[in-house]
Formats: sequence, structure tokens, C-alpha cells
Amino acid sequence: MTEPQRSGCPINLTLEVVGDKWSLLIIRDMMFGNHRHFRELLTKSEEGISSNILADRLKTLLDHGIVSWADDPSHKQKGIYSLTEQGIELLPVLAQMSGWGFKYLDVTEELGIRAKLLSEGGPKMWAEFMDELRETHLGAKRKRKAGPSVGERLQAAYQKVMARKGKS
Amino acid sequence: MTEPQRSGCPINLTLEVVGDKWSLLIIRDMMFGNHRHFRELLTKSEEGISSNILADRLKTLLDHGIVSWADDPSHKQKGIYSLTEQGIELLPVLAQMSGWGFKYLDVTEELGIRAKLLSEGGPKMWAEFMDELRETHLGAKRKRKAGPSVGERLQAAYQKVMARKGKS
DNA sequence: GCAAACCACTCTTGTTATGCAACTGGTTGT
DNA sequence: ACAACCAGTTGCATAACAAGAGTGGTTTGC
Repeated sequence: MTEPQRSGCPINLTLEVVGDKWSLLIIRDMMFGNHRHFRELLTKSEEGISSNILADRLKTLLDHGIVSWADDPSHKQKGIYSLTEQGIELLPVLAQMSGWGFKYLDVTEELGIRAKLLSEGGPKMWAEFMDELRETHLGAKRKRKAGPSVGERLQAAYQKVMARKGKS
Repeated sequence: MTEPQRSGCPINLTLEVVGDKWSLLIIRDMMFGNHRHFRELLTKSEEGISSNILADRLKTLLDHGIVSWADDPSHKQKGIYSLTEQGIELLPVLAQMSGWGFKYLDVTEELGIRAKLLSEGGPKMWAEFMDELRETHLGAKRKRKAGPSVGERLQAAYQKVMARKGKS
């Protein structure tokens, strides 16, 4: 748990916090899948993280103030993980990575559709989605916009592709 | 060198390519420091990468088409590494990470100034900088804009901070 | 023409991180 | 009361990473 800090460069420091193969995937699942419990994050992710790695990453994300933790009042054992403002502001990073991956890598259609929409929507859509995340994760009040939310639109698009491919 | 590919999600795939602690730093040095030779990348970086890791990462970046390699005509032993279009398009990812790190982490003033300017400049400045990179790395012609380039402005700001701090 | 410095790496040898599977101690539902 | 669920922890094997020395060659300076 010693972090010797290699340099004061912002890119380097960011990599030291979330520059591993799992942290950003956990944050992705919290953002786009609304996974908030340990068990959800463990079993519902595409990639199959193992429980010790998940526990370790959640701990460091907590330490860095990217996620927060609270008791679930409905279940004595359950805790709820939430994104903090700092965590929510990682969305543009994820969006850019997602757009780049969609353009250059071998992305499957059903998992790429969100990337496509988010990339086409641009910073304006990202800001709107971040506002929605502030509502669900921070309990912030939000001025309701007309029509379905960004989260709903992304989810609907995903379902549509899955339906067309006959996968449920 | 086997990559079992955990899922077809664009974010995951991007992380599998550049989601380690060094790849993006190498790309950063190529972009912002114009480091193009092995030795430059090895010795001029803030963080002190070791030579075997650098060799390994350059190899995988070559494999993925993010950088390219060519003989240096002026020196039989030297090769020149260049960013490809695909590599240049990682700039927005770096810019977002840089902006986030600048806002939330303990960035030093001289290394943060570029992040600040790039963040304030927004996507428009990034596009301009990417055009400059296409010129230096791909040999693309570019319609000259008036005034100093983005690269020059970033460098000048860095020098100014260093001078004020009496560090050379 | 020759030594010293430079060049792009590779090799060897640890250390650290990752990943799987089993297990713990507790809670909830029926 | 008992099975299923919950949030992790522990032990151990394997893979990735890292520091430093070494390799075979080239260029520079004198």
C-alpha cells in the first residue's frame, strides 16, 4: 500500500490512482449499470473480476474519495457504494476512452452501441448524464428535462440491439 | 503475449491496450515532449522508466498500430518512433485525464500548467494540437494559423513557471 | 586510428501484483 | 431451522513488473 509517487504530472498521478485494468471498469459499472453493491459488481460485470481484487480496488477508490460507502437501511449486511463528485467527473475520461476503443478496436455490436451514442452526443450529453449521476449518487436535485434521460436512452439502445440479435 | 480478451466492451478493450502504468506516459512524452528516440524516452521522462519495460511497451504499441517506427537517416543505429493517426487520437483521453488529475490530485505547479491550459482550451485547442501532431508525426501539410502553435504555447507557459521558480 | 561515449536493446534476478478457489462469520427468507 | 445470500478474507500458484548489468554495434572527438 506504499505509493512512492513517481512524479507530480497530472497524467501520471491519475494513472497511479485509476491506471490499472480494473478500477475504471468498476466505475463504468457503477455509472452505466448502476451497480451499487459488492455482489452486483462481482457477478454482473462482463469481465468477471475476482472478489479479492474487487475488495482491494473498492478500498483504494474509497481512500481516494472517488467512491463513498453507506449502509443499506433495508439490509443490515449490505452496503451501498456511490460515486462522489470526483468519481462522476471521471465520466469524460471514460467517454473518450470508449469513443477511441469503439473507433479502433474490435468492439462487439451490443457493447459498442452505448459508446457510439455517447461519442455522437459529445460533451453536452456527457454533462447531462453527469447531472443524472449526481441525482442518483449524490441525491442532488435536478431540473427535469423533457423526454427520457441519457441513462434510459443508452439502456434502450442496448436492449434494442440485444433484441435484434435474439439474445433474450 | 497472449491476450485472452475479457470482453468486447470498448472501455475494456482500450484498457487492455493502454491500461497500464506506462503506455500512456510514453505517448504523453511523444506528444508533449516530442521524444522520438528510445534513449530520449528512456532518460528524459520525469518518472524513470526502465529499459526493458520501455522496449516491451513500444513493441506492443507498435503491434497495435499506435506508434510506428522508421530508420533515422542521420544515424544508422537510431530509429524514430512516430505516433500514428490512431495514436494522435488518444490526445483527448490524455487531455481529460490531465484535467481530472489537475483538479483533484496533488499536481506540481510546473507540471500542472500544461494541464490547466489544455483544459481551459477545450476540444477546440485539442483539435488544433492534433493537427500539429499530424504535421510532425505524419508529415501532413497543415494550413498555418497565425501566432504561436499550441505546442509552443504550452512549452512557453512551462518555461515561464520554471523561470519564476528559479529552476534554470 | 583509437578510445570514450552513445545507441537500442536483452538478460538475469528478484519483487510485486494478479487470479482462482475455498472459506469465514454473519443475515435474510421460508 | 435451514438454505440461500451477503461482504468480504485467506492461501497459494502464476504472471507481470522492475533494477541493474551486459551485449554488440556506431559515432564522436582528438
